[in-house]
Amino acid sequence: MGNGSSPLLNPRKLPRQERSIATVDAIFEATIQVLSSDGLIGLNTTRVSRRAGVSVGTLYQYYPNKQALLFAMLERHLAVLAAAIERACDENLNARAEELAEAVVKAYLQAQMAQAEVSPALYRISLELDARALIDMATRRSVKAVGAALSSASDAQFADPDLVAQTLTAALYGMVPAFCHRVLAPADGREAEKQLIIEFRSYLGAHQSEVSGS
Amino acid sequence: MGNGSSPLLNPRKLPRQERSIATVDAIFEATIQVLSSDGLIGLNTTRVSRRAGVSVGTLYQYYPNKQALLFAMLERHLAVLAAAIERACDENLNARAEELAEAVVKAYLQAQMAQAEVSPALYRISLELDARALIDMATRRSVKAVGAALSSASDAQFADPDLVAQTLTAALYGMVPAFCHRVLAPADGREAEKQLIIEFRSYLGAHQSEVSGS
Amino acid sequence: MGNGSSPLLNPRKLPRQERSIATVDAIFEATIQVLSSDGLIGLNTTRVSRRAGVSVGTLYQYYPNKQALLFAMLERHLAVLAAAIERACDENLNARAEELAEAVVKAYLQAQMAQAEVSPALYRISLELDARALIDMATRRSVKAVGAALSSASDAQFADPDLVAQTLTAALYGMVPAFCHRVLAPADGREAEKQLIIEFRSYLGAHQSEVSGS
Amino acid sequence: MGNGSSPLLNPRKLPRQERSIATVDAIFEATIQVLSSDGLIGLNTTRVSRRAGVSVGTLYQYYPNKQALLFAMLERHLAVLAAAIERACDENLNARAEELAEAVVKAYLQAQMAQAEVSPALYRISLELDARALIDMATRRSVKAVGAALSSASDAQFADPDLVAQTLTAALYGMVPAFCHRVLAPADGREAEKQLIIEFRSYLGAHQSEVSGS
DNA sequence: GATGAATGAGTGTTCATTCAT
DNA sequence: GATGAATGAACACTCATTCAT
Repeated sequence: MGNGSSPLLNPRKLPRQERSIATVDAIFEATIQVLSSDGLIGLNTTRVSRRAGVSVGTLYQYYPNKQALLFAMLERHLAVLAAAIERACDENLNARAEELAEAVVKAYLQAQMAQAEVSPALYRISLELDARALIDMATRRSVKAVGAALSSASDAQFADPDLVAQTLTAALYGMVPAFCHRVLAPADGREAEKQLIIEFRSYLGAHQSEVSGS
Repeated sequence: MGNGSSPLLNPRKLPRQERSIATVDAIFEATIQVLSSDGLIGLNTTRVSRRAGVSVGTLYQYYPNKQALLFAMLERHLAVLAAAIERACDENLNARAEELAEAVVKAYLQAQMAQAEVSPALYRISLELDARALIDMATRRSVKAVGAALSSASDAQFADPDLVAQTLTAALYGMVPAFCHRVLAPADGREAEKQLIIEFRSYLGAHQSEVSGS
Repeated sequence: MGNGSSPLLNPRKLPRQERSIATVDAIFEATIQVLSSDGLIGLNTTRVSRRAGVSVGTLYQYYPNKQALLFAMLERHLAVLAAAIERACDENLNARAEELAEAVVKAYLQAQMAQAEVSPALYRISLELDARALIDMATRRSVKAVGAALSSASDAQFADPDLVAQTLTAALYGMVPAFCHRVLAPADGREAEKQLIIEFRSYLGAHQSEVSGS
Repeated sequence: MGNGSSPLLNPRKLPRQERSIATVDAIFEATIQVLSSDGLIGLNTTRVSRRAGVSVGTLYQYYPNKQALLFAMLERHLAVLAAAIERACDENLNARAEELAEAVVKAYLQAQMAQAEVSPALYRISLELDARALIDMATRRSVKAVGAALSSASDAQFADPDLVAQTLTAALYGMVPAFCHRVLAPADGREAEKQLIIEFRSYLGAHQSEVSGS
């Protein structure tokens, strides 16, 4: 639990040939490149396959259609985000609520920034496609991890840790679009992190009741 | 003849103008309908014009191209949101910070819910098109209004009201996509509002310094 | 004969109202302007009527369709050219063949240059539409005039003046396209005229047999 | 493997290449057919592709747009004309000026007649599109060849062979439109050739100064 | 398995023409 | 007569997907 056993990251069907692996990787990488250089609108199967150095036919051998290709991108992106949050939570079990808040925010923003080139495009995909199932899975993982960490907090107790975890997760995931929409300029990244941490800490403060013997 | 007759009041032109207005309205309404029933991908000029009960050519007489049509949608949506926030701020000048937080959150969510059908699609538009200018305008309006209201708060003083206003606005505008992503199920609307208000209040609390003579 | 009684220049059906005349003129002028500023491809009835300051409907009251409008343009252009040649011939009845050649070439090129802005576009029209009848009429007028002048030449006699006239006319009318195609650069205009005169003179020389008692 | 295998000789690719070549040829041929049966106005990509027995998409795989397709037609046409003139000049180096005139006229008219079906349409293209570069290239080739041949003429010397070559080329290329305009009826073809030769010969005669030792 | 030529339904957009006012 | 809103057929062009080689 919480160790990232999503089917997405768990390669159940390992491509048997090395060539296959190389091909899939090339396509994957090419998709990201095309996505960040041409955007979602400029992405088409021909362009991706050309950039990957394979033929369209080959692309279709690994992904049944364009949608599947995009789903795979989103899937991996969400898995990375969820894993980052989970790791932050795991490392802060039994820590103080304030520390947890900070760690989670930092982990999330860092993961997001690492994929800054593509995340707007991926966000677009998630609106375009019916990606509810994918997102549900990722957020459920995050909510669960955050909830568990909150429950274990050394200095506080929460009446409804899951509700709090859900709100925090929503606020967190909501920040990406804020960046995409440029409500927050990318230059403000540092400041945004600080403010987001304050937001989380004070929100947690409003919910927690001190642990007596602390 | 003989009267000043601004072209707008010229009685001979009225029937045509009325027709034009009716047509524009029909197209506008049709676009919203198509947007919420078929999504952004399923929206095409043929479909919109058919739903509006006019010919494609007519659509193009009022909107030079598809993009302009979508821009107009987004523009109106953002204007409604910004206006709602401004009104809430105006009505809470000199109020207590907590009341302001609550009023702004409620106003925003209410405006958003009123257009719930289309707003996901509109957010997609804002990513697809280069709508930065439009969004900048709307958020600047909101940030300004919130900043002014914070500065006038009867019970508190903020070191940097604009920074706080910016963060709150970002968090607010960011919530919509969170809803779109269904991180928060729509059924949780009531609860989401409550939590968001708590978040805002406590965040403001973390930033304010008591007004001495309070 | 030879005095320009083509139906084109002869206004058999005079518009009765002054307003009508003004409107027709405005449309005509607007068409020329649009033709030279936007080219034949950029010409459409809306643009012409707007430039003429009337509505499309009005345009269609005077010209049953776009083709008719363009025909009218070509018609007038050809009539002007034919008239210029006819005048040159009339003024050189009984002159020497060399003088005639020079006068005709100069008259033609001058008329052409005066309408240089539109003539490429008009030339295009003549290729686009089935303008054979129009062109036949204009060239027949020219051939006739040139033939008559040649027959009256004071210093020479031609075995087949009509054949010579026809060849010269063809060469003359053929020069326009040469200009349009930029086989001859417009800067060479002066030189082109000189060479064309030489061509005509020597061609006439090759055909004529000296009049004995001259 | 193991062999140098330029991609052009790769036997596995040959069938595909043959298919491509056949397709391009079919499109080319279809374009000419449509051009001569429906004219430039009646030519559209659907019609061409249907006549070629391929889909529109295929057409666009070989020509990026309609304009490129038409350019290709014009290019080939002009290349054929220029080549015909060059050959005539090459074969008449050191010949007498009169013979050269005759050979060039005959070569040009023959090449033109061979493509009589399309040449009017192609001339339209050259006016519609900005084909100056294409035409410049073709005429420069012709002017150069004619100029060289004139300079080598066994019986005459020209003060400015290039100017003469340019004028002749312009007159030559200008004749086609004259045919298009039907100033010269096609039935007169034979007679036109005769007259044109006379024209050229006498024009050359007017420019040449006898070679002393002739 | 790999290739890439071929497909064709679908989309945005234009514009000559009509006709109710 | 004048107006200009409305029409809709027509066109250029795209791209996900297939399949013969």
